[in-house]
Amino acid sequence: MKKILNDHLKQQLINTNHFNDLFSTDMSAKTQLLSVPAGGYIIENTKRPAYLFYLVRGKAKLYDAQSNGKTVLIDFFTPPCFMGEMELLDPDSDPFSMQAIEDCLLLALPINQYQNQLLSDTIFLRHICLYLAYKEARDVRTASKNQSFTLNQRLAAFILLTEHNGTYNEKHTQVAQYLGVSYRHLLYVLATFVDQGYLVKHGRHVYQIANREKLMALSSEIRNEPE
Amino acid sequence: MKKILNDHLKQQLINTNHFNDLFSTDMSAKTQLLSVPAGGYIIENTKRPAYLFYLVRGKAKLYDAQSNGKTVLIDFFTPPCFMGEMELLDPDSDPFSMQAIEDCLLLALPINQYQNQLLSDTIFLRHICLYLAYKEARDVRTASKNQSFTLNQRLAAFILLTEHNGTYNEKHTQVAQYLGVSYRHLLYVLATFVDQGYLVKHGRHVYQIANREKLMALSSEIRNEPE
DNA sequence: TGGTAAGTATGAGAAATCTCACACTTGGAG
DNA sequence: CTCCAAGTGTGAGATTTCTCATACTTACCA
Repeated sequence: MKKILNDHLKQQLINTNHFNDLFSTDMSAKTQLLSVPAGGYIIENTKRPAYLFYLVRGKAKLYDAQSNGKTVLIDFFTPPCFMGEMELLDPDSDPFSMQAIEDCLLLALPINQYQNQLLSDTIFLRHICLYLAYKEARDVRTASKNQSFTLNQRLAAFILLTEHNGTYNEKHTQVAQYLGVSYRHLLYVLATFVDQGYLVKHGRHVYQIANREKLMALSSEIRNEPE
Repeated sequence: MKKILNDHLKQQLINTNHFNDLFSTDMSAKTQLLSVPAGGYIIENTKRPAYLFYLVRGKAKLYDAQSNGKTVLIDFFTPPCFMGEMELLDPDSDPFSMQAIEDCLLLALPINQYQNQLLSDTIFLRHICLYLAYKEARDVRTASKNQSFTLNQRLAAFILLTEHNGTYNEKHTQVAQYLGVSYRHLLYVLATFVDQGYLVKHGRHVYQIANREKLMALSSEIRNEPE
């Protein structure tokens, strides 16, 4: 996690993402611009984050650290979205891990300095409420819909979601769990993708996207609202 | 939807559900106690609800009314939980339907009178935020887990969730959609439940629970956290 | 009063997915 | 250096679920 000291870029990102509309007062001066490289941690396991984040560029994934030491994929985040709002709202909530998939740019507000101010800012609280309410509504609808798609389609969407520079590189065991299918079947479908030339395997872990159009076609039905 | 003029009961429900803790001022006098019979509508399609509800007894289900006239099952609610908070937060949000599965008791605050007050009450807003954040976290985890269960298990859980006085009586078409399986397969599994004596069919639409223990055993793995 | 749409119902074959069994690789921990 | 856990990889048969075809019933509308 690196601080970017480029006020022009910071101000530009604040403007294009209407960041100041989220608060009752201008928070520009108090906001830092942070960058996290692909693979880096935005929020580390068991460590309470020091900031409230607003993701403005990049992709990230959320893990849950189970008590038995295993980590489970929970969710994915794309801009614009809050991160760490749970920690801000409930200091007793269990911590989790947020890892960058691509290089991420984040607008960040130091929690310990501004927590009281934020929790007393009705404009901010209303925005968080709306954000959470819409996220919830979207997720519930998506979850129910997703069940009706075949692994072919969901995996295609998943690869496009987690891909970075044309490279897919997630742990099969975790993905199988996240997508709710057996490890065996995930490998099987992945193999058919290679067979059909959608992916090319490089070594043991890395897959290169070879036919993005086809993957998009497979996953397209998932996103679209048919009626 | 009937107003219950029983101040003693109202006060008791307010106390046991810590309703007043949700606000910065005592809302008891402004709160109404409403009841909706099983099958009745708490929020009707296309009609903006007049209240912010807090469900304290009963069960309810949420529908989405599609533009093509179809209705789709979205989610289920059990006490204690808010209802209509989306409408309170965003007057432009699309309306939906909330229908009682069992007789429901609701603490209700008239929106048009208290909207401004509620949206300026940071205690209330923080509670809504926490409620939404935890609901979201729970739903995302559950959704991912659910995929790995067989329809046997999910249907057993679903029947117990939507059952009313030992009677299961949901539309197969909607349930199939909600559970993400084909109509054919739902009917097939339902038939095996009857075969095995878990359910008894009464007429064309109604199923009676005949072996609740077995259904609970089937669904038990869904709720429990194994680790 | 007839027609049409939606819901219910069932059969049979096909496809998707799972379970189990086994083998190999890799990265730490001791 | 060795062992062990976790991850990867593959085969084969079993189970779950889907698709399609086909009927019958019910409610409602013209």
